[in-house]
Amino acid sequence: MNGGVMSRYEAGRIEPKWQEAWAEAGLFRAERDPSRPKFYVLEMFPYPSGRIHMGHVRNYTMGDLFARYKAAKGFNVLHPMGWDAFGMPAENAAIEKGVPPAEWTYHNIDAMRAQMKPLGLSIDWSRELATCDPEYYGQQQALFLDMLEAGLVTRKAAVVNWDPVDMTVLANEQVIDGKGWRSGAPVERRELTQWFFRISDMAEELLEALDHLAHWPEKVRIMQRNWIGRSRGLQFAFATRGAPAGHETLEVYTTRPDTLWGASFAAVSPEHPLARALEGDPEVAAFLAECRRMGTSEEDLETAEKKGYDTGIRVVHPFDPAWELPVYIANFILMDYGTGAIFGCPAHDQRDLDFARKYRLPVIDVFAPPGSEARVAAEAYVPPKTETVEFLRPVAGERLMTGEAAVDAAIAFCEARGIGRGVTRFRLRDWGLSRQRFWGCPIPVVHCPACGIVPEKRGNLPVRLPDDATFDKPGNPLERHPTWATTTCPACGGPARRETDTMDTFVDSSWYYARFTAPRAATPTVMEDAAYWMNVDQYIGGIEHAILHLLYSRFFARAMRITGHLPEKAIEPFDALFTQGMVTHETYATRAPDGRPVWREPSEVVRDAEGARLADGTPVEIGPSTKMSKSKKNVVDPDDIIARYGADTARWFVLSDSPPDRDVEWTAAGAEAAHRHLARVWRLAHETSEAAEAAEAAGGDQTLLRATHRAIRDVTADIEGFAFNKAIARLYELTGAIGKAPAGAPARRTALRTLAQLTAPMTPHLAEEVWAMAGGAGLVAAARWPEADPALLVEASVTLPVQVNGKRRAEIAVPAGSDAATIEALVLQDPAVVRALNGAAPRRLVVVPDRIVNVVV
RNA sequence: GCGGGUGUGGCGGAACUGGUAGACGCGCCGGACUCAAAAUCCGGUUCUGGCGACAGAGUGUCGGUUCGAUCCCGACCACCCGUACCA
Repeated sequence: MNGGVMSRYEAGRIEPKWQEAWAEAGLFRAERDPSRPKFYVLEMFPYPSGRIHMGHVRNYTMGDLFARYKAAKGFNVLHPMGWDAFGMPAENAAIEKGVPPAEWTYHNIDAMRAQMKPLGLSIDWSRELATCDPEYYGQQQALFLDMLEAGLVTRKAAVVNWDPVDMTVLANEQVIDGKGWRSGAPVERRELTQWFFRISDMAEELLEALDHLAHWPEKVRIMQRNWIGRSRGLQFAFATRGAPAGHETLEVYTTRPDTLWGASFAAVSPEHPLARALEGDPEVAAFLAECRRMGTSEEDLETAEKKGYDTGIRVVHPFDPAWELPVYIANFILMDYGTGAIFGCPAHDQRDLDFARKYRLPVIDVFAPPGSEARVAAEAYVPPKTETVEFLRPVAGERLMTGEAAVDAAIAFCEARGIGRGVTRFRLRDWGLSRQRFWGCPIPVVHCPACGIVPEKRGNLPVRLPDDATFDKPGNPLERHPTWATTTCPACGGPARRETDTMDTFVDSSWYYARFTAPRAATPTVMEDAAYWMNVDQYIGGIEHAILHLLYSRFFARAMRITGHLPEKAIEPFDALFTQGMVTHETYATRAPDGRPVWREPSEVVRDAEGARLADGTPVEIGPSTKMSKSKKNVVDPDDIIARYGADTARWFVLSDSPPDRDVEWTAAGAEAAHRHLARVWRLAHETSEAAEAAEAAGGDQTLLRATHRAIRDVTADIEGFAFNKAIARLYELTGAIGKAPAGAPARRTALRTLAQLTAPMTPHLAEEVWAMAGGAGLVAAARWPEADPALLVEASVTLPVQVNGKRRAEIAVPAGSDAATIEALVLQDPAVVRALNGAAPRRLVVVPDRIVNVVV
């Protein structure tokens, strides 16, 4: 260094300096100010696993870009950060390493905050919260009690995975091939009484409101719509023959009553009361036991081999008293959907057909493609309900009908004859929130032998987790804690026991966005703050949360409106949603002597044109680029990247290489290139700041000015449209234009200041440096966003491609706005066109002014 | 299994949602500067054939609609996300 004056781009010096300047100016502190329009930017908060990864860098860089852009546009921006801090990994750490979950979690939070701060994010850290703070979960308990009082909570039975050796409930993730992940014992399905949020009562509203979420991705709305799954169908009772007392009828629900003539069997879920009533039979008991060994997930149920047990019971077909159908217990019938019992129509349902083939049941065609002689054989005929088909055995209506019309006709026909009634049902089930785990928000109720279930007194909140739980045995530490559950009944004062279940961690993340508007309040929210800051104007996170987290949040916002914690306008808490892609990396492996892959970290691998090797020359196999994960070691530590290149390079790279909603592959070459570009920008600003004032070139000045204003227009549009990769392409062009322009130093400095403004949301530290070198006043982070001058954007002439038979053969330059006749005349003189026509007249001439010409010969 | 998505040069991607396929970046090739190297700068780069003007092919596969299709329609293939106790 010569006398401390930098002569090259040194991110390590620049970045801390500007972060300090921003902090000193208090730029990111959000204060309620009704005189200014607000903008609330939120990224899905992280789970404090211990280290941030590139996926976090990408997520928070995108949010930061938007927050800084909106601030420059004059908005009062709220951009907070917190920690989704409850969950299983902390308990696993306690079991494996003996560290208390709270200690592990807060240590991780400290580490991740320390990694995040050097990124220079425009976050209001004064609002930071963690869901495991008693200050947070105590308010969550208050919300729960309000919801209980408002009738939004209920108790009922639910099926869980039970590990019979560890005597504990397992998450789906903890079940590997049907066995407990620690005990290795075959897992059983078991019913427990659990707490539920009554989200299914709101199914209709949650469905309808999706239509108004104009700034949500269509795919997310479709996924939610399908998940809620409204269906119109017929519910009716079969009369049974040979069933136990109390089961004289069997209630079924079907969305295809128009296929009733194709019925060949009835089936009930293994959890259905009728199945239970038969359990005295050893064969039934054995079959049910087999069913209980299946997983609880829908995927397990649907992909498992379809099996049934013929109960010997018969039901009478509702249209024909002489026609009896066998009743099976079948492993693929869900107790949670409909009535837990169905009738099977093999011809028009693939599952039913597989089942019918297996148990040699008849296959009766009800409809077929119009005019077709084809009948169902290997595959069921299941056309969309909107398609017209020919009914061979209609329940009611015409021969040619759509499925929809046939269903309506069949329902009307059945209702008129007293066979059941048309009902609307939803696939959406109530939200079971009970977890038999320690590291979660305690459910604030008490079980009293005299009074039953009693809500805890508000004054006793928060019901805190104990800090002396033990993790040496499997099961819920709260349940076996010597004193924690022992309490007195809030109603009668007698001895009682606390609820030892804690809440699903999805509860924690269903209202944190509201808490950020008043994170230290003694109530869950403060109405003035919520009214000002809500809704979240831009929410950003992964597509993996498209259904559960977002649906639960939509439910919670409604519940908080009902219980007086949010204003009416906040029932849809996220005005705009953006789902970003993952950060992936190639995987590297060497081979162990037994041939198994040994995963290698990117930092161990030397990459060249030939392939990849370890430092000692061992050849390395290059695998496909996948989501960065610890198990495959294909992770790049943000700390290393920041230490080597600086935060701006990391930010620039994760924004530049792929569209934000797609996966981006991290490559060392890409990071290198990003850094080279930033160094070039710095150099350009440095050289220009030292250039002589006298250098003038009037024509070059104007060209550069026009290029600058095109960049303002394009970058602004690209940011608004979440096309950050395109915005960056335009910024590369502007940088190139400044570098090459035969323009004077003042004009170049003007262009550089605009470049600084346009890059400030992406590379905020470098932007400050460039801004300062180019003579900008104050901080660029506090400067207003530039506006493009329309007069500098108009183009005098356009180049029209000329196609012959749809293939480009020539181009002509014409004044912008030329009419079709003018263009036509020019085109017919073009040598390429003359050659193609070969003296003949064109068969057709398509002229789209300012766009294209197509000559058809 | 079911629901949703993605697929374009050697690579990441762009194309105003029917109008010049390949912007911008990486990589590669050539050149300048240098004793040399690094850094930097300039030029080229979809593939095939041709010295060349040019011709042909080309957006996962197969088929269709259109003056014109990466874009619309039908059938399929591969991969990714979710599937209610991973977060």
